[in-house]
Amino acid sequence: MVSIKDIAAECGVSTATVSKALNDHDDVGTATKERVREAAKRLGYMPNSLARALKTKKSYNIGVLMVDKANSGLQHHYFAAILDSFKVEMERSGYDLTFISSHVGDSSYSYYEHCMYRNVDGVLAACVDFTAAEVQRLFSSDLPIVSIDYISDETCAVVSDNERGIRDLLEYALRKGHKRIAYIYGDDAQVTQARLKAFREVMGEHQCEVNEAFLKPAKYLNPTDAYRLTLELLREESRPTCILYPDDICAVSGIEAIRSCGLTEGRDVSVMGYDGIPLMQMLRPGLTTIRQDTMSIGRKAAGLMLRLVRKEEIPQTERVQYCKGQLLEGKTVETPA
Amino acid sequence: MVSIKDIAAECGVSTATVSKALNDHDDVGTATKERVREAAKRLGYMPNSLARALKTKKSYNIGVLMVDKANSGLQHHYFAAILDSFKVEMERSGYDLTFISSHVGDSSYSYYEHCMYRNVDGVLAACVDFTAAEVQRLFSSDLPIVSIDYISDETCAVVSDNERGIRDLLEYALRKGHKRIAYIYGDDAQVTQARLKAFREVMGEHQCEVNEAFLKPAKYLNPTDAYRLTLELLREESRPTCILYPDDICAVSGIEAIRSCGLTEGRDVSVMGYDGIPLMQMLRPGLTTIRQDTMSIGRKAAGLMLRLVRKEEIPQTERVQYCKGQLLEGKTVETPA
DNA sequence: CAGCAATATCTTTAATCGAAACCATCTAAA
DNA sequence: TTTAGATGGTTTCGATTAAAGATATTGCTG
Repeated sequence: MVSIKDIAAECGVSTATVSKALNDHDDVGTATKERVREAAKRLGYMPNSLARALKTKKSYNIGVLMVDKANSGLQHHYFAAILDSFKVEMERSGYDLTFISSHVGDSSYSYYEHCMYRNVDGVLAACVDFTAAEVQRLFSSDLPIVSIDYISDETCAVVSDNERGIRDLLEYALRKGHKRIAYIYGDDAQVTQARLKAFREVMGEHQCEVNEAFLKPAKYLNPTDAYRLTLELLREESRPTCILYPDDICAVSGIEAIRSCGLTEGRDVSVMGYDGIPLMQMLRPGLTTIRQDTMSIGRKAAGLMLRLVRKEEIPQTERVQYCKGQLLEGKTVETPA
Repeated sequence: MVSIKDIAAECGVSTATVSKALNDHDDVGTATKERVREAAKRLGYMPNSLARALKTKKSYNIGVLMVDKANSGLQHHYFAAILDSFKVEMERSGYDLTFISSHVGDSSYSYYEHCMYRNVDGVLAACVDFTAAEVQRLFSSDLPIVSIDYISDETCAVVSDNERGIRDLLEYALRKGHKRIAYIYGDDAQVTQARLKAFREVMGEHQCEVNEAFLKPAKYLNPTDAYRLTLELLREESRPTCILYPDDICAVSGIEAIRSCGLTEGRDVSVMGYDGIPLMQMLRPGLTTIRQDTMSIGRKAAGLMLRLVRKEEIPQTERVQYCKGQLLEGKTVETPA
């Protein structure tokens, strides 16, 4: 590979001058700059990010922490879409993305150690167990960190506006005349808490009593749970007229459970999902759900990350940014009988 | 950050000895090794991958090329799943994954240049336009490259066995008694070609004439196309009794099109998908499709990659590896009337 | 068994990777 | 003479490694 040394030799100047010329420092003559750049192009010079990063302490590399229990963070459409959007924005500014795991070969490194090892300039954390000690340790480091859907004092965060999402869904159902609304909810900490809180609030505001038996803990993206719990709900003497699911996948599974009882989703039991994954829009009846704005979540995360790596001071009020979702009105919510 | 220098000072030996001790060279005394390792642990030493890579020319970093036209390679479940599996295997051997794009900040680098810049040891190429000049240029470099679902002289490849998949699906449909089978196919080069070839072969073997009007070019993962083309097929005077789609998403969309004509999938028109994405198993009627073995595709790709980066000679016969899919028998194929 | 070379074992010195930064130097214009 | 502008020398980042050096151990001879 051709290095600045070769260019220096070619142009009869020192490596220092070449370096400065290529980095457009103003203490190099215009003619020399031109000569150096021409030679660089002619010889097919490519900078070596390793050497540069070693010297400057800036790798232009962002770590991505995205590991769920099943090692399949990427397979969740929601997070994959966010990552895609984040990636595009970061690349635009010269940053590349490297996955962070908790081992490097045989030796098991902590996430933090892995970040130090790879000299990442910052970390995007999404779809991981935020309560894990290892993750917390990473957060308490002074690495720039942007977390998705998780708020903490130590990180900047971009959060899908779950209160608002639940509010939109619920008010929609209430307007349709539903009162006995069940909620099968997910299993993480903050997102679920925000949604549950909003659920109780909205119900309260509309003088609807929350039947505690209608609140069922489940897991995200686990259709089996959703199926089972739906059946449980339908067995209640005074069964709910509307069921809210933690995500679209669960909602689809819920619909199957409803049909398995000889009932029809919408007409007999209304169904609401969450996420707005593309496939759902194709199904008839279209699922009523909230489309989370993955594009702008990723974009905002990138915006925050860039400010962090540039050591900008970020005012407290901007350290947590919310992204509103959009109510997708499908056909799975109808006026109850 | 603590470096080998600090450890050297702490232990009263040279940095060379520290380096060797940590790398378990056999020209360092056992006692010294022990002392150095203890100090390293105590001081919280972490090697610096940049420095190491700069010197050794091995970054333990693999580039991932996965960029479709919409910048959304990650959002295709099939490729995301392969990447996940590949990632796990590579990390097990100490390799990290970095995305490769065609620019670094403002300057637009070619994929190859980006790889040089980041000093990746190899590249996994999946879900890109393999015919693009830029991709071909990368392939003709002497970087180790493993491509997914694309065979070329220059790369090792792992390929989902499309001939076999189509054969399994088609023979299944033929056994059920279908003769007028339509095929809405995808838009890439090799995969589609393999599938079309297999389609014609199998039909030929069973003395079924291929109605050219039943072969419709579409795009992968494009439900709109699939919907439209399905309607076209259903309008034929002698309409197909069974339609094969390029992927599950298209198949679902096709089902909707069938229903929109007042027909029922399975009973009136049988439907077959391809991919076996998890969501499909939850829908009733379950989609008859081929589940592609993403887990072992990723694993095999990692296996090849590791051999390549270790400069092992790979015999011609092993440079292309096939992964068999599995027929998932759903309820969308029934005996035609 | 002393004496000394040969060998084995362990450690250090120093160069190197490619780029950047600090500091020094030199030239030409003011 | 001063000063700004242009350029070069050298060190540095953190690690690896070849080669050289130091020390200890062994073998052999008379």
